[in-house]
Amino acid sequence: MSSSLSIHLLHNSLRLHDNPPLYEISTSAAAESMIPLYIITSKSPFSQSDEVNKVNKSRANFCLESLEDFDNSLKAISPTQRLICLQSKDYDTSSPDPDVEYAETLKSFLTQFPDTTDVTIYYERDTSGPILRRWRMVLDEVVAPKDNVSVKLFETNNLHPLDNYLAKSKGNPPNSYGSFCKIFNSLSSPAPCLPTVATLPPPPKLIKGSYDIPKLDDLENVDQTTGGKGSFKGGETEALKRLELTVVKNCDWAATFEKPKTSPNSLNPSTTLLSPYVKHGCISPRLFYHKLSEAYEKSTKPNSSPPVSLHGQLLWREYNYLHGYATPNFDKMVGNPSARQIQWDDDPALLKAWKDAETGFPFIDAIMTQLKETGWIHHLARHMVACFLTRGDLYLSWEEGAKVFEERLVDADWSINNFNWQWLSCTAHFYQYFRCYSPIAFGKKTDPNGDYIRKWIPALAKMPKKYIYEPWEAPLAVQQAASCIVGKDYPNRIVENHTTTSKNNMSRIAESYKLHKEAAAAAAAAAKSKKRKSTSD
DNA sequence: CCGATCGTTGGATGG
DNA sequence: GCCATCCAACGATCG
Repeated sequence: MSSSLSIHLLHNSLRLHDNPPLYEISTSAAAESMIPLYIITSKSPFSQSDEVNKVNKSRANFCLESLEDFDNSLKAISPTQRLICLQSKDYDTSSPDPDVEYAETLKSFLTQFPDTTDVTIYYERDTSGPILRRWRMVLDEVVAPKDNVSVKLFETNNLHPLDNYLAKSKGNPPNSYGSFCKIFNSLSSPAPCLPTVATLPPPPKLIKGSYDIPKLDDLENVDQTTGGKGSFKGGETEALKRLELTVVKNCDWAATFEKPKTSPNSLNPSTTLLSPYVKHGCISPRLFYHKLSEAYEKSTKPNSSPPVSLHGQLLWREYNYLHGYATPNFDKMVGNPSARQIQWDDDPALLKAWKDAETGFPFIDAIMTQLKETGWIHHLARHMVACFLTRGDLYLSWEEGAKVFEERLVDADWSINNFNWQWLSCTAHFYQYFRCYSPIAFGKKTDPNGDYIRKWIPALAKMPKKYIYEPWEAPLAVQQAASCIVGKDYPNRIVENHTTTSKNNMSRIAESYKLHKEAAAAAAAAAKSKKRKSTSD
């Protein structure tokens, strides 16, 4: 008996709203001979949270924790068992090359269906470096060698296919956000969202539970705070709740949102907190975009605009993805044509102090503590600690900082993370290195009392307002009264003097820029002479 | 070629 | 508290 096989290869959470591959596969699954298989791969603690696992497992007849399990269970698969949920760990260090292993596993999986005449892989493309690499491995190792395997690719992880932007800019991504916005505005509105996938194949008998498809009108208020560990619930249901709360029900707030007016150190985050859900595919960026448009329409207040508006935030995402897609070695300095080559210091002890929230600068340490404990910090807080690690104070490589964020941020997104580290370190896109964040002054603007510091660093809770950002300035008697002796209850500064250090670092950046300019000029001259030579030949 | 201008979100100071 | 102004070690773009 011959049949066709459809595979939904998914690297994120399985969402039901605006999910083109799932929509297409589920609407075409009527064909008797078709065996739809949903294969989920996901590395993040966030999307492997209990919530997501629960939802995904309820839709699967197999939920495998590793590629080894997957392999071992192949023999158990039969055409009547229709849904498969595979959760693999992208950063499984025990495998020499998880991407090769992944492709090999998929290939051997297909051999279990020798009678299939056609295999179609449905895939929502993600251009993030590591995910793109894995996908290319699948194309090379699984799709290309087989005549009966084809691909249905959906470019819906972004508002438009990234190549559509590039086509408008002669193949090179625009190097300012403003130029990118012009390109975006010259395109038609992002494609409308697809209907919710409400009819999945029936659950196999061996699985308990039912398909819990979230409905917008079921929603209740959700806690917006990130008060502690585990306060992010994974999954699409939670994402839709947050969208409903922050955008649909609160359209005036959404329509007048201005990012710079939000605070890096308010105790209750002043942004939507939807980034983890966008990143993990729990919510479609197109759904987010169009819901925002509706909120703008509905609100009677004057709407804010890019770059500061909420639409503007989604456009920043597009812009960052575009650079991540078009730039070789985007996550590195060496071999990255848009990155200034800077001789960063290498000091593991300083890096560790930054990572472990032991720099002796309360604002830095509070931010790094919030990151460690909740997985989320405000965008401007990211600026603050990124500047401090790189050009501002420690003069360590932005690549090291990016790795820590990648590991710890619940919304860590390869394109956005690397773009921002390059920006903050004055490596690319932003070059005004004389604009430097002060670990003492910056936080005071929005939190003069230091409540944010008191919350995340209990040792400093009783430090008087006057010294909360620079406790080393407090006289010993004051430190004693606050039960916080600097050097004993709270670390000494790892940078003696921010002002002189940052000034010195500026001259180091200037030196690197000078070398860059000379190298660029030499390269241009060489290219010119080569061209002259070739035309004269 | 030059100068003006602008670039998501700096700091210090003074009104 | 809010705003304007200056500071000033930048670079891409545009007229």
